[in-house]
Amino acid sequence: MTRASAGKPGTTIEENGYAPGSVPRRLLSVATKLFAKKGFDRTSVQEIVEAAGVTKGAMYHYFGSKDDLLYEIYARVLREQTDQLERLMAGDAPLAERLSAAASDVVVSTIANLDDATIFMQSMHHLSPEKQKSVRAERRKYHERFRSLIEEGQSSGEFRADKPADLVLDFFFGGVHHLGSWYRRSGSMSAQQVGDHYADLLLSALRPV
Amino acid sequence: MTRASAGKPGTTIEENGYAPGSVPRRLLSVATKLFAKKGFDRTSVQEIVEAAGVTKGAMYHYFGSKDDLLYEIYARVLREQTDQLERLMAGDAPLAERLSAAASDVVVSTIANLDDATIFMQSMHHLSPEKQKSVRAERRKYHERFRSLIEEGQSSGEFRADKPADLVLDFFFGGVHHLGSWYRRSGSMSAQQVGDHYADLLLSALRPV
Amino acid sequence: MTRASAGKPGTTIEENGYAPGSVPRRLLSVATKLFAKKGFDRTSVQEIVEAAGVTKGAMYHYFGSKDDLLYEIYARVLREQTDQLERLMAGDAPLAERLSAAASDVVVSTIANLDDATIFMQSMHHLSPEKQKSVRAERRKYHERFRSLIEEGQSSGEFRADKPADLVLDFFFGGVHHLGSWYRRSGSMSAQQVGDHYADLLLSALRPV
Amino acid sequence: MTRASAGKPGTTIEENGYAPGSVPRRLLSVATKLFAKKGFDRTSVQEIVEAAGVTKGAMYHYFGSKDDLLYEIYARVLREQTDQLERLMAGDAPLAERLSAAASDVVVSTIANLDDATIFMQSMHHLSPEKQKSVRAERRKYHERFRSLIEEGQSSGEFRADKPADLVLDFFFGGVHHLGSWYRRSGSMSAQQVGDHYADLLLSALRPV
DNA sequence: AATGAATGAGAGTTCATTCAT
DNA sequence: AATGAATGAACTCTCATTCAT
Repeated sequence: MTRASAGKPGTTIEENGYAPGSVPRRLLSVATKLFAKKGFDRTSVQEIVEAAGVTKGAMYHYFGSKDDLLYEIYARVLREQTDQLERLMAGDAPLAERLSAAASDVVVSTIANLDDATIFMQSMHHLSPEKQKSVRAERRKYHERFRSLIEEGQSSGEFRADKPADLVLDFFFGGVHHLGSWYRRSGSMSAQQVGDHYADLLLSALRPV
Repeated sequence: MTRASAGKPGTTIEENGYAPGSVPRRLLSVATKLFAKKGFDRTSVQEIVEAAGVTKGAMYHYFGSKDDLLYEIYARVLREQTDQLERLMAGDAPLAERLSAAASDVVVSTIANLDDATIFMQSMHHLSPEKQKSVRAERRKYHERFRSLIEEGQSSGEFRADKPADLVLDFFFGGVHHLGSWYRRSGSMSAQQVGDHYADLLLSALRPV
Repeated sequence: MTRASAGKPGTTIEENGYAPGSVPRRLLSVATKLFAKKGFDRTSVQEIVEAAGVTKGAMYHYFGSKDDLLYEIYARVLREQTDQLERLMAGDAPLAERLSAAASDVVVSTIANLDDATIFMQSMHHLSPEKQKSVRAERRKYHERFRSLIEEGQSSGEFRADKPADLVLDFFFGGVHHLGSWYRRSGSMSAQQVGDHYADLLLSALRPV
Repeated sequence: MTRASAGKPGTTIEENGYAPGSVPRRLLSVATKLFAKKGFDRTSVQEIVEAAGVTKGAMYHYFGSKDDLLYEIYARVLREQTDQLERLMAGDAPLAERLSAAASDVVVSTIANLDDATIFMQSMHHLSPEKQKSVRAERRKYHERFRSLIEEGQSSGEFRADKPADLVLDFFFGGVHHLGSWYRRSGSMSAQQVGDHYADLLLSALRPV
């Protein structure tokens, strides 16, 4: 073994710092499902630990509080979204194509993690003020990266410039966050189809008149 | 009846059935504010009655439960939205104008009642299943009325028909529901300006290519 | 009824604000016994309410917290001690007699309320910082009133002046607070006998050499 | 043996059986501080081990339980006090001098170990009944040794005999135990000065009238 | 119409201790 | 000698609701 993991040999460490199938991972996973389904306040710690098959003590060994559990869910979502956007923006395809790909991708990944998206919108107030601040800051950075794409097109004349980029983006993200309210996996449209439609709607809105 | 009596002097009973300034009205009003600010579960009955300057007994005299209070808030919002849409659709202006007016209006009235909108999105869980069903049914009727406007234009060729009307509408309403997350009254845009932009975005999305 | 009680007629209000035999009085009474016997931390709210024959909810209806219950016990003790000292100091008997009476009295009343005395010494840290401050301030006033008697005698030459009055007093009060550790009602000495001995010990200590 | 080895170089095992600086010694030392400052119940095992820089497992390796830690603290105090009293009584100085030296010494050593004294008074409850019994028995032996000095003087007529020796002693020890409530190292009196005053107060109380 | 004392179930959290390693 | 994950019982406190008045 050269340098793989500093901890116990044989332990694979995932991105979020917890081994797959481990107790904290199971807790995060069931908590995500339950928070999305019933809301944070209506989900008791008792329910979470029962669903994860552990005891309360075990949960409090890994997470300082119920709020902490929620924060970890937020942290993972933010990390993944930011990484993905970074990746898509970096290409050298034409601007409209990069924006379209980013828009389509955010829809597809939102649908792939609808529980996370549901929690994201509904549970901000349950985080402590400091954590809210940190989440909002990360979120703003994401928004601004996206906006810079639009502004680039507005400057070059490729996109219409008579609408504030922020307003267009907030409109678009509203649509994305709303997906949880209507999209059903079992419905007639695939996530990719919805993504393509949404990306097209965003670009229509930016098409010069 | 030509016009809803908005503040007609001498009227003691308002649309929602409670005299203005009366105990139940005060309760509904403070409950709306508190639910929007702290969430339904985080707001205790004690806080509500204290803010309204009455006692618990008084509250339970008028409302069967805390959930009831929430339901009344939903009921009023739904009633008002439906009435307003009905009024706007009824005109004989050209289709695009009527749709644009409806779109713009829903934005303006959402901004005028941001607390209601916030509660609407976040608190469905807390209603009893039957009440949820009733709210959803009313909501669906609203959505369908709006959709019929779009489909009319798609049939006539005035709007592009290669995008499902439902998808376009859900996209649009996502934007509307998201207003509470970013719109600030103290910002640089008036509610009417935002409404006009949003209506324009909707119509851009429907413009034939 | 001319002016007796502003509340419900027929209700007798005691010094501490609660009717005798009422729920809050019963709670205070059993809490005093239990805190003295087992210590504050080792006494659970559950035990208190069971011993008082009420439910937890009832307790939290009257007292904001377990700490509050403790504070009320302190408040009563302080009030009674101060009142009693005031009464004894006011007389016009010779100084030594007044001091002796006060010393003897504090012993007798400490023995009469041994539980209160036990709690007093052991449970200060369980009060909130602000309440600790308030208790200490009241206590200091008591101490100072007592000290002024001694200093008066030291100035006049009636008592020896080569020992700090504070030190003598702290020594004496140490003995008083220690009563709970050894005095048994069933023993051979009455409270009055102990009080007389203690007063005599204090005066011996002050007798000029 | 002429004198206890206080810091004799080359000695690795101290009186209480643990090498200085060793893990168990560090644990006893921080536990003493914490118990005195916050009380036994308010101090968690977690805090103790963190302050000592070890883990829980290490603590449970050396001490059977949290209570054990407390008992060891008691045991050391008792051993030292008893040894010291034995030493002082053994001399051939006149009775009054020996009593005075013992009284003064107990004050000085109490002040030197105020944390121990604080714990001693407040934490008896927390020992198991058997350990309480053992502590009390040891304590009684100490008290009786002290009392024998007084009774010796009462028999010989050197001390007044009209006050029970027990009562005088309990009065005195009350003063000693109370030291923690008022004595401040930074104050104007040295420990030795307070010891001399207290010894004098005790002897004044025993002086024949 | 309105009070407020009382209920009872359940919430989140803490903690001393154990045990496989 | 030492680790740290896991337990399970107990803890304080909250709250929507009821009911006699």
